Amino acid sequence: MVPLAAMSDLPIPYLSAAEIRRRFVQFFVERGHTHVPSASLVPAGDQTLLFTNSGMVQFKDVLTGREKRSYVRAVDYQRVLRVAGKHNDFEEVGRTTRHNTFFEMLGNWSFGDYFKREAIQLAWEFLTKDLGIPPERLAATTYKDDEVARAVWRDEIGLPLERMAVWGDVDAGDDANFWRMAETGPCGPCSEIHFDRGAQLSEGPECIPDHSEHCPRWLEIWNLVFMEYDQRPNGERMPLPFQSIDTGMSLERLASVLQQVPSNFDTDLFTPIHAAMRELLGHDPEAFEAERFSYQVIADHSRAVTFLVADGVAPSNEGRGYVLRRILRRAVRHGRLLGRKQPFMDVTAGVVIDTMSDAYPYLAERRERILKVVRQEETQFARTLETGTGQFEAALAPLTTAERVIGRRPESLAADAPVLAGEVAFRLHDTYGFPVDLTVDMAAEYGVRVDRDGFTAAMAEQKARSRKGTKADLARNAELGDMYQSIQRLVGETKFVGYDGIEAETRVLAIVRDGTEYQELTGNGEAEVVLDATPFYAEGGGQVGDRGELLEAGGGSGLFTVEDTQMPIAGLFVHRGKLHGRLRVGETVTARVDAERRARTMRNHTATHLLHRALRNVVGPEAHQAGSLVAPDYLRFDYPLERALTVNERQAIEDEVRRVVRENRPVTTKVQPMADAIAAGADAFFDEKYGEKVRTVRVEGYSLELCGGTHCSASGQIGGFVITADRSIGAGIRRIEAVTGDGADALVRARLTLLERIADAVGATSPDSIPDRVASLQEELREARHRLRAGGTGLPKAAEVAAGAQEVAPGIKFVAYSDSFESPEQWKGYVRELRSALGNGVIAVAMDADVPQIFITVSPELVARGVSAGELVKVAMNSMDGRGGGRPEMAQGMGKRRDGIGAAMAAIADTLRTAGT
RNA sequence: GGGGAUGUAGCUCAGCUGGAAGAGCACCGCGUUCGCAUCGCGGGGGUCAGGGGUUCGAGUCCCCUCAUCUCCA
Repeated sequence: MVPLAAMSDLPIPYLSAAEIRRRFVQFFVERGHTHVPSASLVPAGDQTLLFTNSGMVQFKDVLTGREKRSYVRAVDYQRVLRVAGKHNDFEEVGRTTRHNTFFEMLGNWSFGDYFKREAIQLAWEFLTKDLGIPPERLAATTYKDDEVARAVWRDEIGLPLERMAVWGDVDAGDDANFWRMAETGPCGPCSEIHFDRGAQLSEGPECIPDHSEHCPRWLEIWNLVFMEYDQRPNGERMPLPFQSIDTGMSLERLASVLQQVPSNFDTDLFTPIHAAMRELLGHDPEAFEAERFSYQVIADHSRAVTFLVADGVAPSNEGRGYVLRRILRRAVRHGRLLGRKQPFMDVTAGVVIDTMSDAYPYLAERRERILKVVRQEETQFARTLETGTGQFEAALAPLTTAERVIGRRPESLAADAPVLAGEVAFRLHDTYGFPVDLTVDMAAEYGVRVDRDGFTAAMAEQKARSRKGTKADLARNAELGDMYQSIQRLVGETKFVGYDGIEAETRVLAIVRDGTEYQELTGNGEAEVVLDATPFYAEGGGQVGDRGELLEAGGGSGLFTVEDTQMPIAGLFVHRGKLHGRLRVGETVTARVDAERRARTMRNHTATHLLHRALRNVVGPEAHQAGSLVAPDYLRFDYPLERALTVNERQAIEDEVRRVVRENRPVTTKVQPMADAIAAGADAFFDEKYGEKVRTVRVEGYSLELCGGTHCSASGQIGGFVITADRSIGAGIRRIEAVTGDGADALVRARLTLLERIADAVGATSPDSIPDRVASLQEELREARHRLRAGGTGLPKAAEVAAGAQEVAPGIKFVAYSDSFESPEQWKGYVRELRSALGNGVIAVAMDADVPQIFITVSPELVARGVSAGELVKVAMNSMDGRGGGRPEMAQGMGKRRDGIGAAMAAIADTLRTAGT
């Protein structure tokens, strides 16, 4: 080893992060690599992955050989997000200095081109020559038996043995230095390059790169993966048909080395964010150091939030949106710890946009939207905290009456302080989203301790409950995934022949039922079928999967009803549905798509493209596609917009689409290189894979989009187009729904019929006169209600009726009254009037209608003497053949015999008479 | 995917153990005032999220659906 004194004499030239990024790309481009743009944090076409968490995500299919690109060498800086995983518990971010949720991965790639030797040499050259890092401060690791890589380091680079380490033994369960994409598939050993930050930082006598990643002396900066094996399901590792290089180097770490600062958080990628925050808080550098943890959390999370929103993720309570929400809220929480109660995330997000826009121009383009979403979510969280505070205070009330002492810390509480139950703290967190640490802090200010253990226990219970609900599903999905993988390995890609026709003679390649493959299957029931070639479109690009039939070869009798077509893994079409008959692997069948359904779907798909174009023409280019559904009966189109469409805009969009339909423009498709498609002006909104061939759909002279779906051959086939809804589906995202063709016709007809029925019902002579007619009816109704309320209903004065009460027993006055009241309201209202007019006594009022009812009240004095309205109703119901009940003061009953009212009243009087004596 | 909470007037919310739907703000009218603010009086506005059920009777109890909030996966 070079002695420490000598080491600090070896200068490292300072480079800004932007410069490092630029030099990295340039270095590899000069050496024959194609610069590939950073892919979205939301992986395209991969449901198994929440976020792009490594550089290889966008090259997955290239590495397995499924996808071919025009280049065999690539270089990129890939934005990645890691919110979970072995090194990165989200809650720990900011506490340690080497990990971030969001970071940039510098990578160079070889797909079947150069391998270990060149990869190592290129890396070494870049680090030592181009960046000027002294070779004496670098060390390398290799996999246990990778003698090839070890020899390159030792003999060609000339690395001294004491700065080489050998780790990993995948078969013994130690997968260090061995990289796998998944349980099966491409894999291989790696070689890591570590930077020596100085012997004075060493935690032990061992001066080798630290496997555990804890020793502050060694910092892993670059991982070179040599992909050379194919891991088979049976445990065998076979050589791959071609070998690849996949390297990853954290820009943040490299910057910390070149800027000679103690951690990622001290590089120029973070310091501007710290500075902005310090300014908001009025902190000097000392205060910053004291609060470093919170500052780091805020800076890290501001970056993650900014990029996530820029990539189209919206805060929500599930999936990706939920992760975004948690990240943002954790940052806000740390802002409050620093004493910042007002919103601040839009400021820090603004700084991120400013500092990163050179490398990621789309950040600047989406600036307004990013800041708006951040602001909105921050105020939403403020609301959550507010309702949570109310709940918190209610929970605290029974525990203490102590005055609040602002700033009292949980540590300084007396041993006998009252304790808030863990379940209560959990309920605040679970139901009202009130963070526990906030509960703990606030409780401390009131002199109350929180039972943290109880909280943790309740949380564990909730986790167990959740897992139980999903475990089976997840396990099943994983199993199915493996099964489809192995089927595909055997049968290869399904040939899709559905663009040109809807029927094909083809061969059955696999049959699956309940996750098991069969050579032959007989009888009725659910099953899945894989074909050699298929005219069935598999769900994708928003378009639903085709339905149809599999028939005996030559179009004979039906064997299998296809209810849905899916592509569970890229390139494998799976026909799901019901078997009726016998199906054998190897057998030839006729596959016939439901033509009518396909035609409807095609109309909706082409219409979706027209809608997209028209929407952007009318509203502006920012209203681009953010998701869509193309089904046979309707289409759905999501787009970002902060407001509802005006009536005029909506009509203008409809008009434009209908005009293009009438113009009957030809619709053509073309498979061409991505670059050509972009050059031709194709709208590419998703992070499409920058692969060689893409399919474009052109509506002549109107729109051009990347799309794999099935389309009409001319816009006129769409027939009709009606927008049925434009509504909000979340913060800043709206959804248009529309129908086309016969669906539009049916809608128009249904609406017209409805209008006629309404006209009929309200007595209007034509649909045109409905508004006038309804207005006059409402006026009549208003007047009628008025009259009703004003009285004048022909009922005798309550006081007079009350005056005629008979004293059926000593001290028991009884009023019986029967009438055909206009409404239940009038009936009950009259009872109320009688009650106040009579005072002490019993009142029975009958509603003399087809369904007769009786209402009885007994004054409290008589209730005390044992008279019960409930009992009286039961007596009355005997005469009316009905049922009833209630409380002693008040009861009602409903009968069947209208003519029994008189007898019922008499029976009540009798009962009172006997009761009173 | 699994829990918890909420859904009552345009807005913010009351509505106890089932017994004729309320308040404040906002809105309209009249009055007070030189005018404004204020205040007083009057008025309009509710499928009590939707659908089933229990009950003589449901905003209130039970079940289902939907939406929003929230936690977990």
